[in-house]
Amino acid sequence: MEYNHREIESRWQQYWRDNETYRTEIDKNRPKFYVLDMFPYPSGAGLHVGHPLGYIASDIYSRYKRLNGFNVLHPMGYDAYGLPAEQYAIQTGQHPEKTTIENINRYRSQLDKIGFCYDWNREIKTCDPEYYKWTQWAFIQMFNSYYDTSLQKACQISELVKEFEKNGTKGINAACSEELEFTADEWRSYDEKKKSDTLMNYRIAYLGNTMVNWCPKLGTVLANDEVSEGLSIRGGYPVEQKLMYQWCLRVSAYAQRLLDGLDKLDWTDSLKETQRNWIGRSEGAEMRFKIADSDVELEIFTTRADTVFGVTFMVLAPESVYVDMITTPDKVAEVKEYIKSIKHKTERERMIDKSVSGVFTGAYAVNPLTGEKIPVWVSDYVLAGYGTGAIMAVPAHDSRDYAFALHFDLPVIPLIEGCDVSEQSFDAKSGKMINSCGAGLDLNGMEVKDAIAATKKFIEEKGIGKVKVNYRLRDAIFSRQRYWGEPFPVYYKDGIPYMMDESALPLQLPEVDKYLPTEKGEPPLGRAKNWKTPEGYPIELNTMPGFAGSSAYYLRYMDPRNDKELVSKETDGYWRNVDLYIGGTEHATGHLIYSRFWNKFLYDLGKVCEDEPFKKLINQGMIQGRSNFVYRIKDTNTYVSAGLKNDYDVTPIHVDVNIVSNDILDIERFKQWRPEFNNAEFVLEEGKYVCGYAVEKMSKSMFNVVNPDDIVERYGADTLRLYEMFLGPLEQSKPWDTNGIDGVNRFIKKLWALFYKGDVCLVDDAEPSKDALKSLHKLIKKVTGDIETFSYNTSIAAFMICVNELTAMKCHNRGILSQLLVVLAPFAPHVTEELWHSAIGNESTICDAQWPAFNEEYLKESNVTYAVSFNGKARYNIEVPVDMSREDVEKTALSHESASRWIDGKNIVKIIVVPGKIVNIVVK
RNA sequence: GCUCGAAUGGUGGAAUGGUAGACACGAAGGACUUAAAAUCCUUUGGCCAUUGCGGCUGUGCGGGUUCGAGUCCCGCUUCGAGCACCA
Repeated sequence: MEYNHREIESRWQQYWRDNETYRTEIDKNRPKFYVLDMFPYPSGAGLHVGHPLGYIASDIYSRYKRLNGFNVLHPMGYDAYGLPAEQYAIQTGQHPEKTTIENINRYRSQLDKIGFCYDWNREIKTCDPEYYKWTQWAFIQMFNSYYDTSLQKACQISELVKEFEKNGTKGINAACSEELEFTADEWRSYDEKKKSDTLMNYRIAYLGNTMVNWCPKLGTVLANDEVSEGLSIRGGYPVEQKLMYQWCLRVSAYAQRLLDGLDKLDWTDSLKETQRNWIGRSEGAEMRFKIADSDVELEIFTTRADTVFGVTFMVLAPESVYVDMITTPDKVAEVKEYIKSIKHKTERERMIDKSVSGVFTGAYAVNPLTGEKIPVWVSDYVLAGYGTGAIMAVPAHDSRDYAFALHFDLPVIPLIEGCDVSEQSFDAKSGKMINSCGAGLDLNGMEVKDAIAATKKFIEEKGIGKVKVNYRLRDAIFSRQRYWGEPFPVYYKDGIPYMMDESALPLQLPEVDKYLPTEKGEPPLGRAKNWKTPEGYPIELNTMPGFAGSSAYYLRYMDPRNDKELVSKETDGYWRNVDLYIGGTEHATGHLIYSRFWNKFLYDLGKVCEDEPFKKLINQGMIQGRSNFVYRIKDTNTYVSAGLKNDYDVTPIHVDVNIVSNDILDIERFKQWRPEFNNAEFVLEEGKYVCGYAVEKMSKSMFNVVNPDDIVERYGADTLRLYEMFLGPLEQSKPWDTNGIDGVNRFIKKLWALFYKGDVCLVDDAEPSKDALKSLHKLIKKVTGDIETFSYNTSIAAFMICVNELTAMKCHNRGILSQLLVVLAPFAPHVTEELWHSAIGNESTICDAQWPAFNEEYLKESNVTYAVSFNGKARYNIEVPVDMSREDVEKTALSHESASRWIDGKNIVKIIVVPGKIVNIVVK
């Protein structure tokens, strides 16, 4: 029998399917282990060779855990809603569902060829009504909840209503959009609309007027993580700020818990750091500044309460509500003009333009400590969305305030001893305070840190302000003016939103004639016929964003066909949460925040038993493309080999990597590749055309896309799997280079040759040699250790060594070879399964085998090699029996002929004998 | 600007503070073959010696700790990632 990957792989894949080998059920007699991949968005381009990297890694781990007696949940599905399918629908008029399903089928067939051990009975698609029923259900729960800050958890909004009826807002400590105050009597006097509006201030899913990222080109709003540097991530279109009435999720209420939860997670430090940055906790104080000759009080947030004696002006964000309240009549026109000039700028323009601008409101605030009157300005360097949208400016110790003061010639008061503020501000939080005394507070001589604390204490006592923690994390905007997403289970009666009854779920996405906004500018759902409740009330026209469907999918895998609950208590209690999650780092501030928020919310409701969804998380690196180039001599159809290109004036041209092998161009295929190359001529090096190369993103336009199907067809899935893992550390980004794949392919052939020579099976039952046992157990030990740390590349090196050693020893022992197969099975499931049955003679599948334990006895060395060093410099090796005493080792080392030569030399102080631990031999 | 991570042969990459470069690719030479493919063997960081044994040097740069540093500490350089007018 020759190794025939095509025949073996298709036969075993069929066998696993027919026998449902990887079907998973709850089994309380075995410990559970949940291994999850970030499910893919099925794009039209299909999988390239980079996509399966993480899937292969998780598959290896799943199979390893299974062999170790764990009941492993390892599911797969599709994140099926998304903008590309909709953009394609707009262009072609095809229903996005159609293209999405086609893409899913393509993905599935590609995935199947790689031999994954997914339990496909649990497959989910986010666009499936049976799935999104639970996305809608969760939204209703969020609408019906508020966040109690004292209890630090979500509670029923009905409880809050009861409290309002009894005591009004007195004693309420709830996360809200703005602080409200009303009595029970006032509450009772509110009409339905006013009550609804008031509750929106508290609901976890709420309708709010918020500044949103509006992308005119995409015709929709976007969440913060969908925007980067003022451009949409999808498409790269400009994004502007716009005040819109939108559904939002009160993620900010969970900021502290999202931050604290990170400490318990086994994630990489860099990813945790990214989330910490995104949450952006900063401790400071809120202080109130009275406006002179007015009842208005400005509330500001600062982390430098200690600098209050250096405040020389105040600044409001252009969008701040204070602006209209305090601008003096003579300044109104000027202020309006300024705000207009800011508003017409896009977010991106505002970011790029770092020049200082602003306008004086005419109003003065009173410094609560000095009683001094200070001017209030408006400038776009203050952001409306952070803190209170107003600041106290301390030009001496804040570079932005300094630039503003310089531009408008405002005074600068230094507050730290010895600092020089003639050229720039002194931003460091260290040094001794000066010029800081008044109203009973004396900070002079204190260290900055102590001064901050003292000021905070003082303002709280005097009622001027309070200690406050601010977060950068904003609420998630949850409406999209799009067709291809989950419809909201919301209808409107007299302009008031109501949730549909849970029994009416799922609310199915309606058909529309076109996937564009209506003429009135409504979202595409405005085109749906009869988009009304049975009672005739209009239904919400927005749809949910992409992250809605991916925020709780890991829970649904546990119980995917349950039509009563998202996940049953019993099932959730068994599978609990994801033990190992593998995916890309691009979801660090999106999906991985939203999922944690969503899970914590469900946890508060008692629907799930774990507070965090993903215990351990590994970010696989990106696989980049490796492009090849040919060099055309200018104005000719002649191509010059890479080594000679400097002798000519050349233009590099991307060439399809599939007609290049080891950077040598297949000239015939190149000529056929495109008509314009038919008559190409070449300047060769030693008879070959050598291409240049570069590492770039893998994309069609670079002609560097490698399709896993082609690799599987040519080398087999086992080779693909091994090679992807052999490429380098899992978490590192690296370019795909098909050149090295022959190495692992050779390894599989060598493995095969241990079992078969032609049609003769070589496996025997002769007594295994000590060396063979040692080789095997060395391997088991290495691989067992490596799998836990995902060092798969070094494991594969160990397999190669072991197979080479066994080949050299001519070891064909059944016991040794069968254990070798079990250890290799997670990496190369097909070939090991085949040999397990045909050559070893097992009836059951290798998936049910037991992971072998290594035996230290076999690993013991009879001799040990020591490196002997003089003055720390290794000079030679000696080999001595493993149990030789230290004295004898020293004696042997010193009696070595080159040792005596060196000792007879000069300046020898010490000899160090190194078997891995340190032994010093001091020569007197 | 702040935070985190990285830098080792022609290439991908190995090295609990202990003989740097495992394993693989590529390259060179050889065996088998009419030939090619496949397979196998040898060499392969650099420099010097190669009729010796071998010697010197070497992990981005500069210091330090240590008997001993790719690894630990301090200071840089370059590259990558995240955050960024967040008060």
